[in-house]
Amino acid sequence: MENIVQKAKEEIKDVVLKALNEAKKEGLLNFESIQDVEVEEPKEKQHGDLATNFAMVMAREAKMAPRKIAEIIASKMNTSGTFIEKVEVAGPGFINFFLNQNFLIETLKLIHKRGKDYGRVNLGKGKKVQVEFVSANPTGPMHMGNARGGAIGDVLASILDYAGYNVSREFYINDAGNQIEKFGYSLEARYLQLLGIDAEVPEGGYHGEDIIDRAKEFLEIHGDKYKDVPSEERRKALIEYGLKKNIEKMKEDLALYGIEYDVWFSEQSLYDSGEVYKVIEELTEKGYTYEKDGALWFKMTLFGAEKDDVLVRSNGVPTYLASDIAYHKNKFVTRGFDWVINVWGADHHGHVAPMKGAMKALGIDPSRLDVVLMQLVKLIEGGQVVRMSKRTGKMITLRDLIEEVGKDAARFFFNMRSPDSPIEFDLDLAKQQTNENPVFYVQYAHARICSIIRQLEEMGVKIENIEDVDLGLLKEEEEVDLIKKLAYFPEEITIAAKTLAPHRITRYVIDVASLFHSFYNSHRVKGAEENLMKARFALILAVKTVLKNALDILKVTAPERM
RNA sequence: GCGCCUGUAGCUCAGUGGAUAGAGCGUUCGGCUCCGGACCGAAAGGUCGCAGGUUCGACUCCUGUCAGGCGCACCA
Repeated sequence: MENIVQKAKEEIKDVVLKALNEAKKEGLLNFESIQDVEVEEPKEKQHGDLATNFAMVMAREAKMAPRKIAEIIASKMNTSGTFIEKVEVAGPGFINFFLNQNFLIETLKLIHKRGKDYGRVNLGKGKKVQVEFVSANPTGPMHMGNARGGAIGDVLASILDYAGYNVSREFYINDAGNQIEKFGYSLEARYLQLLGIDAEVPEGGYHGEDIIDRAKEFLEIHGDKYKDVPSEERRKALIEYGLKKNIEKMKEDLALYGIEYDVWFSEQSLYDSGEVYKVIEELTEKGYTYEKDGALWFKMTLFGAEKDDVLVRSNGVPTYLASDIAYHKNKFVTRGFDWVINVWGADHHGHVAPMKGAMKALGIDPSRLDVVLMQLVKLIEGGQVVRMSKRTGKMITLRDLIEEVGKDAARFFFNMRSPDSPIEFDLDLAKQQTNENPVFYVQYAHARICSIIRQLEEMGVKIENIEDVDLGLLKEEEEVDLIKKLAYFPEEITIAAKTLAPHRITRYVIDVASLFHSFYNSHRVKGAEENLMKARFALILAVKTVLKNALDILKVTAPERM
C-alpha cells in the first residue's frame, strides 16, 4: 500500500455498494443501474473525514428521496475490519464517514516504513513522459519568464516522477532560424565596432550588454582575424562562439537554480538529420499542404485551427512551425514518449492549436500532448511596471534573481501560484522578502523538528521499532489533524500530477508546517510521559519525512538548523 | 473583429459540481522563566465582476456582457 487515503476511499465504496445490494435484496430499494460512488473530503470537520453524495446521485434512479436512500444504505452497512469508525447521514443526503484511530496509526507506520519514498504512487505505471520547459532562446541571458517556467516545469517533472512516471526533462535549443541570424548580425556589429569600424546593430537585433561581452571575448580569442573576411564567414564564426558560450552559461545558471536536464535538444539537428524536410514531405504526401504565393502552406484548418499557416517560405526556408512539427514527431515517434508536456509562456498560446492539429495530421493522438500555459511575469520596481525586452537589453536575468532572492525563495514563490495566474513580481519586496516569505516558515518547521530530535537523541530517546510505540496515545486534536494531513500526501501528489498543478505542493507543505507549529505550541514532546513522548517523537519524525520529501520535490533545501 | 487566460476579504492568492467560500500579508487584541518567538491563539474583514441558463445542488459547467493581460507574421 502506498496511499492510505485511497485505501479508505475504496473501503467506503465497497461498504456502500454491499449495503446497496443488500437493501435491494431485501426489497428496501429498487433500481436498475447504479452510478459511480464518489468519495470526497468534506470541508467541515463536523461532516466527517470522508463523505459520499451517492444517495443524492441515486435519487432519480431509485425514485426515492436522497435522505431516505442514505438512511437505508447506512443502516445496512457493515464496517467491521475497515478504517470506518462511525457513519452519519446528514444534510440533503450525504453519508459522512468518520475514520478510527487505526487509520492514524497505520498512517504513521506507513510513513516510517516508506521513508523517503513516502508520497510516491504508481499512477503513471512507468509510462514515458517528457517535460520540456524553459527552452529559452540561446541568444541572450534568461529572464524572469524563464525563471517562472523553470520553476514550474522542473517541479512538474518531479511530481510526475513521484507519481510513477518515467520522466525526462528536456531543453529545446532554438539554434536555427531567424533569431539566430539576427544574433549573428548583432554580434558582427559589436565586433566591428570594437575594431573601430562603423557598424550598427540592425533593426530588430539584440542590443543587450551581453552581446558586447560576447564580441569582446571573441575579439580576445581571435583578434582581428575576422575583420576582412566575408560577412557570412564572420557571422558564422561569431554565432558558433556566441551560441556555445550562451548555452554554457544557461546550463550554469539553471544548475544554480536546481535544474538539471536529461536532454538538451538542438533544433539545428532536425535540419542536419533531414527530419524537417521529411515531415514536410509526409504532410505533402498526405495532401495536407498546398502552394500559394510561392510558399508551402499547411492546411491546419482541416485539424481545427483557425487559419492555415506557412511551412516553407517563398525563399525556400522552412518556418519554425515546420521544425516544431518535426520536433514533436521526433518526441512521439522516434523517441517513443507516451506523453509530452510543454511549458510555454501564454504569449505562445496561439501555437497550441496548430501543434495539436499537426499531431492529428501525422496520426498522433493530440491528447498525448499537453501544453501548460503560464501567464507572464510582470516585474514591478518602485511601484512601476518594468518593461523587459531582450532587444533593448533592459531586463532582470535569472542569474540576478538567484543572487538577489535566492534559489529556494524564487522556486517556492513561482510555485505558489497556479501557472494560469499572472504574477506581479515586486522586486523591492522580493529583495527584502526574507521575513515574510513562506519558504522560511516551512524551513523553520523542519529545522525546529531537527532541533527537537537532536535533543531527544542526546537524552538517549530512540525509536528502535515503530511497532513498539503506542501510537494510540496520539489523541489530541492538533495531533490528529496533523496526522490526517500527512496521510493525504500521496493523494496530493496524485491530484497534482493529474491536474498538472505544481502549486498544490507548495500549499500542501505550508499546511503541514502550519499544523506542526500549532501542535508544537500546544503540546510538548520532550518532557511528556515516556510512552507519549515516544509516540510524539514518532509523529514529528513522520512530519520531518513529509516536509523533506515535499521540499525535495520543490528542490528547496530542508535545513537542519537556520 | 476573432481566440486564450484572469476578475474571490484592504493587498497577494487558494478553492477535483456539494453542506456555513479559505489561507498568507496587513489591522486589532492576546500568548513562552518552557523542545528554536522566523512561532501560536482570537477578532474584524465577502452581493465570488455583472446578467441569464443547466440541476436536487454552481465560485466551479453553458450563454451573453463588462474590465484587465496576451495572441491573431512567409518572427519564435
